[in-house]
Amino acid sequence: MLARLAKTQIFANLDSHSLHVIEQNAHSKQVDPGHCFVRQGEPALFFYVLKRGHAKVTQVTPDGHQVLVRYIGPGQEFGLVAVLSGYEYPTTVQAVDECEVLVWAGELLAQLMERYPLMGFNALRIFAEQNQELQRRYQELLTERVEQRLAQSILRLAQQAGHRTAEGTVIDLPLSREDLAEIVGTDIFVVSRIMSRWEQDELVQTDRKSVLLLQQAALERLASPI
Amino acid sequence: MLARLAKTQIFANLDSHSLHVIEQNAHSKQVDPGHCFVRQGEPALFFYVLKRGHAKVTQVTPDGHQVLVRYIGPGQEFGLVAVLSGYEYPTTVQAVDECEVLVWAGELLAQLMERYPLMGFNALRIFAEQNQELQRRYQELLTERVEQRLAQSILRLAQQAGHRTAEGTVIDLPLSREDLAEIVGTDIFVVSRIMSRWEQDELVQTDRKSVLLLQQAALERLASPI
DNA sequence: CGATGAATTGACCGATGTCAAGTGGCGTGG
DNA sequence: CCACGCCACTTGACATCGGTCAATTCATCG
Repeated sequence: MLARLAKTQIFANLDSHSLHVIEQNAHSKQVDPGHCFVRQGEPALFFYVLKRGHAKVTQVTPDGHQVLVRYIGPGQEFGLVAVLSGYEYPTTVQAVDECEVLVWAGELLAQLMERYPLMGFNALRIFAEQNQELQRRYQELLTERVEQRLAQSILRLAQQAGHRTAEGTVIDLPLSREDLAEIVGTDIFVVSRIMSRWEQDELVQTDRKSVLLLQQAALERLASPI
Repeated sequence: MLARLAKTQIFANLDSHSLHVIEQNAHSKQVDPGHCFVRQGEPALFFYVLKRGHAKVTQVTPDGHQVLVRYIGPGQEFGLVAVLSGYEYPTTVQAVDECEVLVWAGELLAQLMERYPLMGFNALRIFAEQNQELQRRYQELLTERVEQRLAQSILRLAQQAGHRTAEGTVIDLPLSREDLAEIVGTDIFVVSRIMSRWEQDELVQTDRKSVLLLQQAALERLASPI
């Protein structure tokens, strides 16, 4: 149990005594697919670490467009920024799997961070990484075409939530055309056309529950803008 | 002198004794327009705080596109992420004005942060803000048209580097069409067309050294996607 | 076996990227 | 002080991508 906590980003490198204290202050919670952990605009009262399953982070723009920001996997936290500095959650986080989370009250988290400065360092590292990741994607968005971005997004998902099989890498997430469209910033029709072509060319294979990358190398070629 | 340091984001809320120690460890440097403080890809050895002037942060993508990430003004830092966690600077930072910076060696910064935990907190806040800002722009990019993004970018620049005059807000930065194109992710032709139209409609007025917003309200209407 | 929602496909059009030609302003050197 | 050349910018024509809508097919679940 503690071993698992030690593998999370935010509690990395803490000694087992500290982890014990931290864990005693947490609540564990099981959540069904489709259920929302936090909703955009609600007051940020809790901080979460995902123990099991996957969640998707979405945001609705002022004009009603939905954007899929990222997927969260085991060991990753969410709600940190909001709890530390904001009043409201900036995003909605929804379970896509059967999930299990650890939950801390926001005030408690501030106390823990004061008590264990290492957590502050970890938080810094998390933010720094997220910043770089976001920056990279921002740049992609500025300079690349939909097809390239789609290839890159799928490869990224494969890297963070895929597992290798004999035929290729499988992404065990229910990625609808709509989801993909919200990731790359287009509509379902454009995504559908591109995916159809890729399926025809036997680069990928999709069903309602997963995506199978048959020719990862070819996708990488599409993703890289050379 | 110390008062100025106290107004920077990273050294905010530190007591004057700490600021004194911190300042004694810094070097001050004058830099001419066009000169680069740091270059993308070089080892991240120094951390900077801009005392006077403005600098632009750019990044070159693997395929050679240049992206203008943001402008930096007095009191803002740069190089923090790179020095703390990275090996190389991820961006190039170039003076657009006559600039003055304070410089610290990277290792020194780590020591200072250990000694003054408040700096860690400040860094967290800076990253959190940058994250939210980047996220907001990422979302814009995903869902909005070039004209909207251009309006928003100009309004943002006005907010962070503009000053009010009788005729309207003036942005005292040499914003070429190329710069604007790199900010919104398009080419100079599209920018040129839009700006020409805006000048014709007397929304803005530009020359080589500045941009004048004549009808900010109209720009805000263009920027908001309703 | 129908009903429902997701996905596909085609047609169309507007936004934007691309290229070529021309204009204007600014600095430099004669 | 003028002429030239350079560079940023403008403008037009055109090609292409991608967004929008309508019609249809497909898959899944009662």
